[in-house]
Amino acid sequence: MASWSEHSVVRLSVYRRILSRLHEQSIKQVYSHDLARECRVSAAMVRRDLMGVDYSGSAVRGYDVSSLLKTLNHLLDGPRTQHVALVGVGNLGSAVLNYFGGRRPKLDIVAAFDRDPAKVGRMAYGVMVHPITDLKQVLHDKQISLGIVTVNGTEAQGVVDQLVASGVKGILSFAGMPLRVPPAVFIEDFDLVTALEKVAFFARTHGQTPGSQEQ
Amino acid sequence: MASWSEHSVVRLSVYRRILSRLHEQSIKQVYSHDLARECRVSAAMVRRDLMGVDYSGSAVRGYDVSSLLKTLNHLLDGPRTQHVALVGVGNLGSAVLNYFGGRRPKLDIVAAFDRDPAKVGRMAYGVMVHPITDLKQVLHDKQISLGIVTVNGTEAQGVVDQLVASGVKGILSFAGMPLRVPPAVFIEDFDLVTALEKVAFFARTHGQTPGSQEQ
DNA sequence: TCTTGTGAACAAATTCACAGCG
DNA sequence: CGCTGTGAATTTGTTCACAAGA
Repeated sequence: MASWSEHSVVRLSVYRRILSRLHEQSIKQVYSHDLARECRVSAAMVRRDLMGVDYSGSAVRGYDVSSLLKTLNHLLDGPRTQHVALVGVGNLGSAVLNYFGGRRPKLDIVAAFDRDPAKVGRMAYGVMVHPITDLKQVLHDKQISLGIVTVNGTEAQGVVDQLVASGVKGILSFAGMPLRVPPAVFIEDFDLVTALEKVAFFARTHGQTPGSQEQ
Repeated sequence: MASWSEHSVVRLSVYRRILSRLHEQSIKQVYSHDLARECRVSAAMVRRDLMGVDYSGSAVRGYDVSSLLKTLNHLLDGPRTQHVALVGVGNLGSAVLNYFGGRRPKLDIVAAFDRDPAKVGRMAYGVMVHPITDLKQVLHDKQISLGIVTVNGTEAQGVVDQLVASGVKGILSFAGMPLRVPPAVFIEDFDLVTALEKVAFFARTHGQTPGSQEQ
């Protein structure tokens, strides 16, 4: 119930991954502090996150792995598979296609795009590469609602504009710069350079993170 | 002064990138709301972030691009180049090497590691690939203080343990799971699957982010 | 009339601490 | 006991709103 914060959704995704592993190991139940230990958050945080989910643990046995997993699957996956397009089949784009393939059944990368004629018309890691000029058509045909942008800087804004114009509702961008989208579209930026700069900064100045110690 | 939050350091890194671009375009000064517009943050946030930096703008001309840039460079880069090792020269590792090369002069990826004998002994995007058994030696010889982990799940914890044992102070991890490090080591996790799940979730449930509208 | 810089207000995220329960 | 669930307190992060300057 209520409304989810970005942070809590990310953590729920992490809990789910851990629960999957426990499930594979035939572990039947888990305490909040077990989950906490696995993912560098506090036990209270875990319980708080799970509060909002339509699920209750037992004070004596903790949380039941398989039913909690089912609840999180329901929440995070939503009712039906969401189709994803990836734009920019360069080095990074290929890595994403390869890495992602089949990892989440309800998130399916169903088309890739590139402007390099040498790349279009082939399959890349199981996904057809289309010319970027077909973007709108293919997105419509395949009912794609999410985009991954792995083109560089200057081209990225144009790509995002096209994605938005084609009805995409969420974008994961690896362009090294913030991109402009209308407020109804969710965008998440990840930039390698910024991420490494952050690590470098805190490695240098602390050796003790602002927020990195738990138990 | 004071102590920096992770969020503010990330934003400062973004400001720096924007300032670099402005500098290249020979734009001499910039107002807080200009920076804000470029990166989906409020103008007050920009001013607040810059408050803590040893720099003052002018109420009439705003911020001087080149001197602010210099200040941010000083803060974010630190006194000397930090050396980085990358572990896992697979698809994603290669993409990182290729993408990163030379982008930040003060952050230098000086060695790569892989356990596949077919990969070691070659250069990958300008970086020598060493056998993972040489990790400790090479890290010591090259005075490496940062690590990027691009190996998968199960191997990742072992790699991180070795990095930590070899004196690394900061890690950027792409392993799909949280990893255990001592509190003196800063670790940043990025997981593609979680990132896309987050985008998918908010694309589905809102169309309006919890915290995505500014001006 | 524009800014910047900033105290004060506010909001969000996290932890504390404990009731309640088997 | 040791656990969950949760109000209350706290800490962290962001915006408001305005004084002061040119």
